[in-house]
Amino acid sequence: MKKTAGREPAVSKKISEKKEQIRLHLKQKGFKATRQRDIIAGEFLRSGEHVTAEDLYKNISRKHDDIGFTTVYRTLKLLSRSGLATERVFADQLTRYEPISSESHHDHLICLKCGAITEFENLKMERLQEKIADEFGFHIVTHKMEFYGYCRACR
Amino acid sequence: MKKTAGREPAVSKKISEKKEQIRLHLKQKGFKATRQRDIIAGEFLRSGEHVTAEDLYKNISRKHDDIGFTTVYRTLKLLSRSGLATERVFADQLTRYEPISSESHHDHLICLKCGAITEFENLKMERLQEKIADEFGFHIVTHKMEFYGYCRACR
DNA sequence: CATATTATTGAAATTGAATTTCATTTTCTT
DNA sequence: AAGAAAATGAAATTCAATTTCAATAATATG
Repeated sequence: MKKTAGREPAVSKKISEKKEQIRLHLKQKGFKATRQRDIIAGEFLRSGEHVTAEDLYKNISRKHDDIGFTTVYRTLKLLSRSGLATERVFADQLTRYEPISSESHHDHLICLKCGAITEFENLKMERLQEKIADEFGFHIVTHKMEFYGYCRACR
Repeated sequence: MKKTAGREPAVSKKISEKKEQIRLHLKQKGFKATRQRDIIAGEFLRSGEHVTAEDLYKNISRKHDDIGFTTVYRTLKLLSRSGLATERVFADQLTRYEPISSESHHDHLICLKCGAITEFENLKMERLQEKIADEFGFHIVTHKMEFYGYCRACR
């Protein structure tokens, strides 16, 4: 699952850039820059997407046993409230977090066997959604669309 | 919100029919027919859709203070497991139940202001979903689609 | 640069919905 | 009507999410 431990300049650069971005964003909003938030933000960006607070806490506490669950949890909440992360809840009822990217809203394919979460976006779908909502005089603010089933590997 | 208290022969008939249907279904599956299950099933069918176990319990306990929350909860679970009801979880994280109708799967429009839940189904949407899933080699078992926003009355 | 102010931290406590336990009661079978 | 099996309901438990609070750390200010 994990890549080899060699250098990954492009990826690392991206992460440190994003990390800096987060730091600035938070600063700007009047929050304090702390060692913990730095580590948590970094690890969050590095982690696969769709991590739970618990997941992230476990990852982090391996290297940093002085960072508590509460702080990880609160930092994820903080990032979410600040518009830098998104909370999502799938069928297992756990709250998962995902860094906000510049990309537009996306939806999810969730494998019932291996649990893999694949993202997709589809313009036609967006248009159709708007059209349907219009028919009901409904103004969509956000939506949730998830497909549960079996991925290519598992079916 | 509530209709006048007059006779509603058509609706009542439907409910007692469905109630009988449920009773038979359960019987057939080897469950026992009890006074409580009768009352709960009847009230469940009568209740607006998308009730929580708590909602239903409150309704029922007004008239039947000997029926406990646990039994309401277990009956809803039982109906769900038996394919006579569906569980759904929306953004508020509460589990809601809905009687199964013969109609096909439907999706939901949820008003962020008044909380109204409107159902819809759309064939084009279903087809598009299949098409998208196919592109990923994904086999859809079930899906979830919810629009959050403002209904005609609230916007 | 010392210190006051204010936010953050982390352990532990709390919450609240969901679920389970268990002694008692009810239903169904024979 | 008696026994076996299932259902009931109050209370207990679970578990993720959230809050509390005393201690600590970061920033602002003199």
